[in-house]
Amino acid sequence: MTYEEALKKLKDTGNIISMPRMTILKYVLEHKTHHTAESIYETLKKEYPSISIATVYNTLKLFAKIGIVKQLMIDESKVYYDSNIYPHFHLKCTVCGKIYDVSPPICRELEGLKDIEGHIVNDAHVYFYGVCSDCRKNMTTGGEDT
Amino acid sequence: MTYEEALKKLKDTGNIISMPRMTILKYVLEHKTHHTAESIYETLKKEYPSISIATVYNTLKLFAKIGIVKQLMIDESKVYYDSNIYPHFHLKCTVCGKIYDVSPPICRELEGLKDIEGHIVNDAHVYFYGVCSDCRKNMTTGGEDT
DNA sequence: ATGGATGCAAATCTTTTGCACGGAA
DNA sequence: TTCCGTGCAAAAGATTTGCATCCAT
Repeated sequence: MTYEEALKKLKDTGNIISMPRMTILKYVLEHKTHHTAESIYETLKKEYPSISIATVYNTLKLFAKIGIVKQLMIDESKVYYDSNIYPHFHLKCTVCGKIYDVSPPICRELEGLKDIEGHIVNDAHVYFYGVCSDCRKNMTTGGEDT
Repeated sequence: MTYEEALKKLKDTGNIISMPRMTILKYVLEHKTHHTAESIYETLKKEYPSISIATVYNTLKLFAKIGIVKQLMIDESKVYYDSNIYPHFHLKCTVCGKIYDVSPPICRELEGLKDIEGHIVNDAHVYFYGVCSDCRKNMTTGGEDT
């Protein structure tokens, strides 16, 4: 989604275009990784010292509600936000903690599921847990010299 | 998993078999739905007034670590625990909030995924969000009489 | 006997909310 | 002008932790 499309969506859903909203929107669209409200707050504070953590939380929640970003519940203790709304899934490395975008072929099948056992499906969240290619490499290297 | 198998797993992983652990284990194995630490605590307190909420949290976390139960991060604010470790997924109704077990055919394919784009996959969590068959029915009924 | 587990309370962490003020439509 | 949004601080909720005591091995 582009900045302009997102602004339009904000307007169309009856929301005001404010300075914090523009700033947060611009930031997440230009940094398509996985952010927490806290990390966004810490980054933006440098150029926008008056911004409030509460506004960041509320804004991200609003963005999620109107479909500008997606919430990731991949971590048991905090919510991550992803501005990449193109269908893809996530893998969290249980060694280093990094979150990766992944798009296995099965992705498309899941996206197509609209009904399961009589329930309407509107959204599917898929989270993989394992060992990322980097950590995998290090494990191998570590085991060699004994 | 049976009670006996779970006890064996506790022993094999070097953990003590204590009263709270036996009580919580028995409870979750006999009630294969989706519990929070809080809900288990509230229930068990009646027959076991001295049990502590901290113990419930710690015990469930231990059970999850050794594979006796699975953590569900289907809700953005709290963790649910599931003692049904047989491969299946979950659907949360965004109308009534209920969590359902579902087993679409795609389930098996996902369980078989061991490698994605070079990353090792050890576990896959799939959460569906939508409208359950009950709420779906009520919506239809509600719309008819106008 | 002895080290890990429990129970309590306090602490921590994430997220939300109340309220007076300020800014967008 | 008129709400809605913001910023601050305080509150709320979930989960963890410190510590003295207790209990399983």
